Amino acid sequence: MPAHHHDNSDLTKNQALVYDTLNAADGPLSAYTILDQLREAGFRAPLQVYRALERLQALGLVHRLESLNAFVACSHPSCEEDGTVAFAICETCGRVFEFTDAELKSRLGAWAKTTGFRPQKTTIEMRGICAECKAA
Amino acid sequence: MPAHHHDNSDLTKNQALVYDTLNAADGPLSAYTILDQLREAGFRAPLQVYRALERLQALGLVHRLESLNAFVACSHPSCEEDGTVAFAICETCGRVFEFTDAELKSRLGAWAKTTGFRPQKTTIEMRGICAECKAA
DNA sequence: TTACGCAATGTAATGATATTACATATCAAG
DNA sequence: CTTGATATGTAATATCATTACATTGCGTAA
Ligand SMILES: [Zn+2]
Ligand SMILES: [Zn+2]
Ligand SMILES: [Zn+2]
Ligand SMILES: [Zn+2]
Repeated sequence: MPAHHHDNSDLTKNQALVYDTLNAADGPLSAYTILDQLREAGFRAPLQVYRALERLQALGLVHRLESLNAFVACSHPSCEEDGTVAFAICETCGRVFEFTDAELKSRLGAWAKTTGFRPQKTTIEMRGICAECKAA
Repeated sequence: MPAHHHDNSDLTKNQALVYDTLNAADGPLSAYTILDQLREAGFRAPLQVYRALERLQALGLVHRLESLNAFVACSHPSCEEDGTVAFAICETCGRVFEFTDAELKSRLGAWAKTTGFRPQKTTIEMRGICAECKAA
């Protein structure tokens, strides 16, 4: 198995709890929502959540949605560390669609190259209405 | 002059004060930083800033940087309402580079079309190191 | 002119998100 | 066992944003 793949066995107790919570959810969760869902499991403070999220993001298992201040489990087994990934977020049902596009990544890379900018983390988020909600 | 162009004369007193503050800054400002800079001008509460920012964003004169929870004046005379604009944000000097790319916009539009997603607002933000800071 | 309607503004309180600081626990290497 | 690195616990605080309600300013219809 490639080194960038991880399962729950790599995670500490708190990290696994947070990861499982995000995986069980049908949409993004705020840190405080995660905290509330894990109170019975012994969580008491925001920092426990934020620390776990930090590690999970570094592993590519979880993404932060900047426009929502919320977190979502990666749709793939795990995103590459530098992977430029994009999200479509439905304002109506709250679902998140994660996708990648080589051309998208390449265009941003091209702009960076011509300007000398060295990108470290890229955020691409589309807010709108998903097909299902549009039909309804 | 096209209807989507605006100058200070279209703005109320508070809106103009906030807009001038952002234009005078050399980087993005948080709402509370703007508030502090406008206390002498009579500002007392965050809501005064947020209300002005809301209007300025609607006019395309100001952009919100989601990954910073901060605001910056548009680099152009004014961005189109639906314009898909991208930002490169230097982690070192804090400067923000605003740009557009038709192909970028087109790729996102293509994904939306094939999936039936109707985008309403798109965020593209690259965090990294600008050419000048890289050299230094 | 006066009365009304509407947009903008003022003010206080509260809610939501995130970090700092410091103490304690766990565990593997030496 | 001692040490160092990583993870965790807890409290306090910092930062960002909204809700609720009162007031003001101004154009317009009666
Ligand atoms: Zn992913
Ligand atoms: Zn939907
Ligand atoms: Zn712009
Ligand atoms: Zn720089």
